[in-house]
Amino acid sequence: MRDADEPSLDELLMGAARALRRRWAAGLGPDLAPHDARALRVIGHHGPTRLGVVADRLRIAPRSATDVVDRLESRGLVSRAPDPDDRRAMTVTLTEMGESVLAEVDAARRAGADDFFGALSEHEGASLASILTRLDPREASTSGRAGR
Amino acid sequence: MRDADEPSLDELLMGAARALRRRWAAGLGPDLAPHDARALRVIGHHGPTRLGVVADRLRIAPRSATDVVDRLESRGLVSRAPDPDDRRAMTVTLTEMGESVLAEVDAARRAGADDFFGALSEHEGASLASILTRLDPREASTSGRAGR
DNA sequence: CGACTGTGATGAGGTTACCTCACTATGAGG
DNA sequence: CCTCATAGTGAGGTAACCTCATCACAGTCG
Repeated sequence: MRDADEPSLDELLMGAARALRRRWAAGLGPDLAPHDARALRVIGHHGPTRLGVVADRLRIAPRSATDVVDRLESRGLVSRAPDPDDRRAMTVTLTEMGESVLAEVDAARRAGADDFFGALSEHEGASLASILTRLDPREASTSGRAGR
Repeated sequence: MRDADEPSLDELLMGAARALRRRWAAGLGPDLAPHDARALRVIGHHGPTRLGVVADRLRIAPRSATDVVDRLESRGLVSRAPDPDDRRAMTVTLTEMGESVLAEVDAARRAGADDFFGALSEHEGASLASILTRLDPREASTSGRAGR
């Protein structure tokens, strides 16, 4: 009985994540794919970013990061520059337009999140944060065992 | 760098969902794409399912559902049958092999979820469930308002 | 009862976001 | 200087989507 009314935790978690993701996608506008927005976020948050780092953060092959950055660059959102520390490497930085777009995206994201989490009391929000923090070990982020 | 900065709720939620998704993908085996597993779940839990319903549940165009079912059928996991109620419609049903694969997938999924949520106390689990339930409006469940 | 409009599935063809492999240029060590 | 590892990219391939057109059937109306 409880199954119908009370799905399991995993379904709840995925459902909530999906709803949130959809909200963001709706707020992105038609010109920016979700993945591009993510790349923009990575770059903007990280400062001058190497292509390889972009690939790593986006969980895609290094070669694919080139394409993503190409697209962003052709739209004037980012620009490439040689890495001063390593002449083979390229760094990517947000242009002014890129910064403004990122600000927009972040604002929409935050607004969506506020709306989404708005139903919760402050106490519930804190609870949720602490529980989720425990769930996601942050797994040394970049390089946990790359199984696959 | 531990949890130096405190990520926002939305990042925590997405991070947890991503970690869980990755865990499932790892448990799926090499022969079954995550999306195929989802389709299998939809069909298995719904009984004889129309192609259009599959498309709707998978959030893809009706035409694409045909391809997904084609692939599943060619692997012997599902079979098509005419819908008795409507002669233009086809229903999809799991074969025995499909059922067994689904059982495997579900078991792995459950095991992964248990492992994932295992860090939580019973109280925390209940808290999380109640909070997430409040977050996900369930959006008229199966069909209602086609957001988008 | 026969034409008209809507719906379910599919054939054909196109797009996109990935991938692997090969190659060049640079860094690091002997 | 020579060798090997590493950062990015060109070339080419694949898989999962999509839209448009087509066919069979359902439901409705004159």
